[in-house]
Amino acid sequence: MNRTASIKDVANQASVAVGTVSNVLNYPDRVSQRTKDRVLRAIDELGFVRNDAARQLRAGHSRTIGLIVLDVGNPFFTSVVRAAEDAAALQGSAVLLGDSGHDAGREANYIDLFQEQRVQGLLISPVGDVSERLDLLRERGVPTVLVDRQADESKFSSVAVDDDAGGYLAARHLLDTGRRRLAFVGGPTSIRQVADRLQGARRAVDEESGATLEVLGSEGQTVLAGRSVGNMLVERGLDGLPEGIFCANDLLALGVMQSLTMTHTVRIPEDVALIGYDDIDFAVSAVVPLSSVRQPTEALGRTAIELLVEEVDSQNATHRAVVFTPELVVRQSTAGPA
Amino acid sequence: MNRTASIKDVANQASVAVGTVSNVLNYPDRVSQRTKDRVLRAIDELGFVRNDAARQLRAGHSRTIGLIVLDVGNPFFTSVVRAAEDAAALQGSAVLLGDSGHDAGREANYIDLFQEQRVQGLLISPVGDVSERLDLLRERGVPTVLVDRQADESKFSSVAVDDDAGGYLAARHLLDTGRRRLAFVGGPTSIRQVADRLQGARRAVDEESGATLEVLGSEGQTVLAGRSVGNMLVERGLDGLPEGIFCANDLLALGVMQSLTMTHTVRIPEDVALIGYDDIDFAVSAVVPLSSVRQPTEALGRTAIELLVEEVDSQNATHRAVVFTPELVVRQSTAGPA
DNA sequence: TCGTAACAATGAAACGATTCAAAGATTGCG
DNA sequence: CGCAATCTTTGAATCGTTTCATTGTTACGA
Repeated sequence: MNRTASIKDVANQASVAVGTVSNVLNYPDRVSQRTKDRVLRAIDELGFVRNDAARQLRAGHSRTIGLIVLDVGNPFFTSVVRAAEDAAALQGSAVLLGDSGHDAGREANYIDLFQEQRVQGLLISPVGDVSERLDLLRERGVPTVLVDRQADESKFSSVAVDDDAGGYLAARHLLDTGRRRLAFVGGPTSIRQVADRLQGARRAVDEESGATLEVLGSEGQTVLAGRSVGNMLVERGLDGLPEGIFCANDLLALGVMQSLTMTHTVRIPEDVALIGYDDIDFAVSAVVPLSSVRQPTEALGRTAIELLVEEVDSQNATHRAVVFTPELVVRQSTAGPA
Repeated sequence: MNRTASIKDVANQASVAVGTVSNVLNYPDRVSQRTKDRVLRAIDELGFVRNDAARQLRAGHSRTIGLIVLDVGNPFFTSVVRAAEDAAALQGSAVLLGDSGHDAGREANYIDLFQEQRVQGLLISPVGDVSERLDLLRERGVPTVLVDRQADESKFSSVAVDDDAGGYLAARHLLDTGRRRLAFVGGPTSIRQVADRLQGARRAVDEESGATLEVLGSEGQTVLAGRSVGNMLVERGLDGLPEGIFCANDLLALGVMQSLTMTHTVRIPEDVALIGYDDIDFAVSAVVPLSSVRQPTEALGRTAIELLVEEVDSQNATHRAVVFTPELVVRQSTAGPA
């Protein structure tokens, strides 16, 4: 088992200096065609592959950006990740992905790991409050951008989506299509996104005289949680139902939809209008195509990278907080009453 | 902006030799308590973080394993990835993830990238045929394990699931519950998994006198593709329907289910039994809980890592091909006829 | 033919951690 | 007190690349 060839082996094989091989690799224009050919042939013969560790060591930093998300299973984050990867690739960096799973310990592990890797910077969707862990990063001078979380601009740059506005959009749409008695499904409200979306919805309802908003707590934002809320609603009978239901995310909405349609007594949207949040792929292909609120995930991921690059390039410590506005996607589940 | 502290800075601060600092980090027992305290304090004061690039350079290899999958969006792979990460973590390695998206070019990029990173080995679910790209890896001596693909044991180790057996299981179950006229939904058959599952199903049908198998091609394995197949079936009317439908994956099955149930004329499982493949999370929470064939994804991921570690440790070139058997998961969608 | 500019190639130094032979300190025992 | 055995600490060498000041070559106009 012969160890992998180094740049020195290539230099020997091609009878040139190591610096020349390096130039062939990094500044081909500086090298004459003749030598270049010889070197390239040697590289081929020896199956030489650059050692990235040595490059990094010399360069003092990697060509890597760390990204820590709360849950890779969540389509919202999957989409942000994809966009960030593409944006990073465009400017020659790769993304290292970490999944904290809402766990502060795992988050801390990834922060340490990424620091050892000397990432150029960090994108992070932090667990809980923006804490001392992050302040430490600031002190260390690790450029950091918060994702899906607004931050004090004096401390960090951030990209986020206005969940209050999203909640308002959803409720406003239900009101605009003539529904008055509304319900919000989601919980626990200790999750910021849930709280903000509810707050926005409440704002819209308060604007409209005669409109009411009932809050139906759920245990998490899953299809099953939605189903149990839906079953509870079915038991009320047709008269007890709200006219419009806004769910804190699409999974909940799909669950509610299943419960309601399974009985074949409640019709969507004729009896009840239903709207979700996130516009996941399954929303289009639900039994009744689901209206939703789309978050500009691609823009989020791309902008996060851009802000990070800004921080890396300019040393001055001015940060920017970018807030995106979500977008209403109307489908059959909230079509006007027949 | 003061650059990050190195082990030398720590040594100065603590008035010891660099070797001592290294020992504190790697062999704490070799160092006296007094010095250890001093060094640790210095590390803390300077905010020292190990430079992984330098470690790797010295060590000659990383503590990283490369994993290239065909599609991270696919729950099957997500699950394999998770299991592999856990197994790798247990023995002190991290997993670098690459998504080829069924594209040979991207696959090649990741292979190169991972070689530059000097990964300990590679787990790969290869695009198309096991090709010269992989032979090159063998020549270079990069330990490699194929995932979800059986391979010539003289060349590679591999872990796979027996898709033929899975197809057999599904069809056998439909037959066992009294269905005779069966249909297979999936395509194109150029995808090995699809072809194997179909072949297994055919085998079961051939065993049973009087049973028939109709093949309904689909364009891909998505919910929408399933919906269009479903719509086509609905148009045939109740009498024209098969008694049991086996879909090449759960997404297809969910699409078919939606088309059939939307009309409220076809009942599942009374009129038609429906079974999918993969047992994704959505299968449980479908309108009618979906029977499926579960693949032992955790075992796949874990075993892949184990085989890789075997290859890394023992230099001898004996490979192993492990094939797992899938498992039937019966739910309401194939309950016995009323 | 000479001088000089432009171009090519050279190779030692540096990056930061780990290793290991060797030196130094400490302990216990006769 | 002297010696050996054990425990600590030292620091130079090493990994593979990139950088850059320096040297060597070539080409061209005067």
